[in-house]
Order: sequence, then structure tokens, then C-alpha cells
Amino acid sequence: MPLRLYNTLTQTKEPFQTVQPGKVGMYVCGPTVYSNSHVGHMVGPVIFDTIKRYLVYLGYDVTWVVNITDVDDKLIVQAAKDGVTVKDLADRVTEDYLHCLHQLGVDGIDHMPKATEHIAEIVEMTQALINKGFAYASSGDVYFDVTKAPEYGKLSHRDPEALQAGARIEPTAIKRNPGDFALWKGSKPGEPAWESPWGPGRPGWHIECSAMSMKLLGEHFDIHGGGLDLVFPHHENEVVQSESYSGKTFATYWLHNGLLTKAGKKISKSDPGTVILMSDLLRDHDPDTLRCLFLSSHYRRPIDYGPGRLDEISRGLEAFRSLFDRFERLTGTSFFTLEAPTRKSDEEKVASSIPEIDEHRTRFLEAMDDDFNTGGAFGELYELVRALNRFADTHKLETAADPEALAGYRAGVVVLKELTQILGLFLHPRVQPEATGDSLTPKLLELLVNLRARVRKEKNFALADDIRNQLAEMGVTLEDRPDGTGWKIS
RNA sequence: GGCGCCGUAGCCAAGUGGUAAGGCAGAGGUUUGCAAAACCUCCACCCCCGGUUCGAAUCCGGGCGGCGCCUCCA
Repeated sequence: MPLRLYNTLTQTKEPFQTVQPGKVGMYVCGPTVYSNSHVGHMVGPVIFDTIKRYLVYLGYDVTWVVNITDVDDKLIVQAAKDGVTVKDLADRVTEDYLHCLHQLGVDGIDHMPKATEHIAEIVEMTQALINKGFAYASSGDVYFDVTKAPEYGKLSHRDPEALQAGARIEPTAIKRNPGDFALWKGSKPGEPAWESPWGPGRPGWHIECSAMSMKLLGEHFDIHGGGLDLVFPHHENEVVQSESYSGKTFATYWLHNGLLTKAGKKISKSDPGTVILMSDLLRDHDPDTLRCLFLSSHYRRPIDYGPGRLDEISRGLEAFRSLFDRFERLTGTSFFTLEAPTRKSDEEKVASSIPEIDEHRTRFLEAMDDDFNTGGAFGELYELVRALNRFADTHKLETAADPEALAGYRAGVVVLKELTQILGLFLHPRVQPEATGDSLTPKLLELLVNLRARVRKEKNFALADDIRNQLAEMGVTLEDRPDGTGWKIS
């Protein structure tokens, strides 16, 4: 089944067809860098990272652009409050953003253009829009005249008339129509400013995305994404100015991710009570757990962030972690260094000896083809884990020397790896004490485990259990398996 | 008020015409010295009321409830 995706523009699921054969241009609106990232800011990047991974898996050559808006009214206000320059503030917040992306395994972004580095393109575009009669200069500002574009409202499915009549839009003396939006804003003294034909000023909010996306991806590209809250006015304005400028379709598909809520209310920078800083979460939670929070349901649906939610997900992920440990014990190979196909075209090579594995793999891919149904895909992953464990149990892989069965098991795990890679999950092992430079803890635990093994051999189970219980209180779990005792720190 | 989304088990969640994936929690079992892990089994009349249909969670109409956007927001 071919890939189909839901397009906000047409409000239907459409078959995926690229502008250029084999190539995909994808633009996702990034942050305005005036305050550190909260959880909500990571939803989009993780989802579109997964979308890119899947498109690459399908064989597309994907170019993904995420912008950084580093000049804007909010930045000016915040920088003044902090007593720093707009640039310093922007740099600091951008660094935090990049750090969060990196932690979450969002590594597929090809370009991260900054608004301040594209002033020339923005000015050029603004001028062209004036020349074409779509925009006008007024008191040092430049506005887009929404009455000049009959299609205005097509993305957010709003009636332009109704928008014009909107009582909440303040009409001003310098705007022709209440719905007109700024392409260029004249600056007041002391504000960041660039020279322009209309005097010193800075870009309006929407124009930088048009200018940078078209520069890097061409005037007509494939996918434009962002949070659902950006549909209007941001994306609506982007389409109208871009298409008025180029005379071409701007983006073919508009994808919008659902917003993260806390206790049912949207998490928003302008509602401080809801903000959960990403950097805080990353301190206490595994990146895979956070990725799963975003991927466990369909991307267009809202996700509610509750206190126990992440722990619940993490407990579920234990099944995978146990399997990775078991796999390493059985094969001596780490799941994390295992090589698995990164392209779907390689599928013949991985046809495994366990029939259900292939079945779940097929269903996983069908779910992804259906508008990136990561929630459905996820269910198949759990089924895969169970099938793998069942296989290992049935063939008594721990105790019986059965090279053929072991090879089959290994091939099945390769399939698991192939699929988890698509979701960007389990790319790296969890941080264990060895990795943090504490080499003593593992050695001490080995010592305890060995001593306890002797005690158990002597059938002194009271002492053995006492050791296990006390370790459990410290957060160390012991597992006595047929082939030895393992430990893990929870 | 306008536009849009959503309402599936205690919780999270997939499924968009043929009698309900998966995860967490819970119950029972296999295994184990006992546990843990793993495996097996059990746990839903799909918000309500009409309608279409041989047949609806799934389509249509009407309610009720929740959310988003209409203003800066991922």
C-alpha cells in the first residue's frame, strides 16, 4: 500500500506524490528563541524526525529544514528584561533548543536557517510583493493586503469576509484592512534594525519562513509542517504571501501535529502555569521514554502530559530493554551496534525464519503508510517482542546449543532493529554507571552477585534473599536466570 | 458566535462497514529454592438517541461532553 498523508489544506488523506521524483523537501516551523524549550516544542521535531526517517526508509532523498526565528517583538521585550542583547538571548535559547533536539535523537535536520541571516531575501520578497500590488508600505511598515488574494483563508478554511469582520482584530490607521499583516516592521530607536527601502526595520513574523523555505527548498516543495496552533494566522499568511510572490503552489502537503496539554490545557509559553521545561524532563527521563510519549498516539491528536504518564511508558519499555539484554547474552552482540536495513528495498534480505515476525513487520509498515500511524505501529513492536521471546523460550536458547534457532532469533531481532530505527527509538543504550565514569559500582555488584551465588549453592536462601531485598531497596534488581545472575539499576 | 478536532476497558491507545491491536494497572497459571524476567490465559455490548444497511465503534442526522484556532504560541 502506498504512503498516504492527511493534508490540512484539503482536509483529506492523499497519496504521496513528490514534486521531483525521489526527492522530498520538508519545512517545519521552529521556535522563536526568546525562552527555553518546553515539552510542547519537542513534539513537532520528534514527529517530523520520525517522518523523515520513514521517508528515507522508503527511499526518498529528504531535505529537512527547521527555521530559527531570532528577531521578533518577544525577543526584544525579553532581552530588555534580562538586560542582554537580542543576539545573546537568541544564541542562548537556540543552544538549549539544539541540546534538547540532540538528546531526543532528532538528528535529521539538514538546515537551520536564522531569520537574521536572511534579511536580504526578505527585503527582496517584500519589495516584489509591493511591485506586484499585493503589499503596500505605510509609515515605515509594509503590509500584505489580504483583499488582493481571493484565496486567502484556504488553508485554515476560514471565510475572508468573516476574518475581516472579526471584532478581535483591531483596525488601525496605518492598515488598509484589519486582517492585513506586516511583512516588514519599522523599528523604534534602540531596537534591532536593518536598512530597507522603507527605512530601518525588521521582518514581520511570517515572512522569514516564506523566504527561507523557498531559498532552501525551492518555490514549490513537498511538506510543510508545524503545530496545529500555527495554521492560522502563521501558515495561512505564509501560503498567501509565498504564492502571491511566486505564482506557484507553495507546499503540496500541510501537516500539523496536535498540541501537548497538561491536565487538559494547552502547554503554552504565554500560560506559565503549564510550562514544563524540556531540559528538566531530560534530567529525569530516558529520551526513548519521551519520544514514546510523542509517538504512542497519532501525531494529529493532542497528547495529555500527566505526572504518571512517563513512568507508565517507561515501564512498558522495559520489555524492550529486557529483550536487548537477553539478545546480548545469547549472541554476544549489542542490540545497539546491530546492523539492520535502513531502506525498505532491502526487505528480501531480512525475510526471517519466524513467520509472525514478517507479519508484524508488514503491519507496522502499513500503519506507517497510513498517515504515519505511529500508535498502531507501536503495537506491532510489542507483538514483535513477544514473538521473539516466545521463540527464544520455545527453543530454550539459553540452555540448548541450537545454532540454527539462534540464527533465526538473531534475524528476528534484526527486524526489530530495522523498525525501531524508523521511530528513532533505542538508538543508544541507556546511561548506566559504567558510562558515567563510575567503574566501582559494577565491580562491587559483581562481587556481591558472586558471593551470593556461593551462598545460594550452599542453600542458604535466607541470606541470598536478604541480599537481593536490600539491593532492591537501593534500586538494584537481581535476576537469577538459568545461565547466571544479572543485575540492573532502575 | 464562526471554523476545525475529539469522545473505544480503571488509565493511555490502534482500529473508519463484517461482530474490538497494543501498553500500564489487575486476576489466574507455567517457570523459579523463592523472586525477577519471560511465556500462556482472563478482563470492553466502542458518550447518548434516532436513521441507512443483511450487518456500524466505523456512514448520516440530532443531542451531550471535552479541546484547539479565530490574539503571541510547537
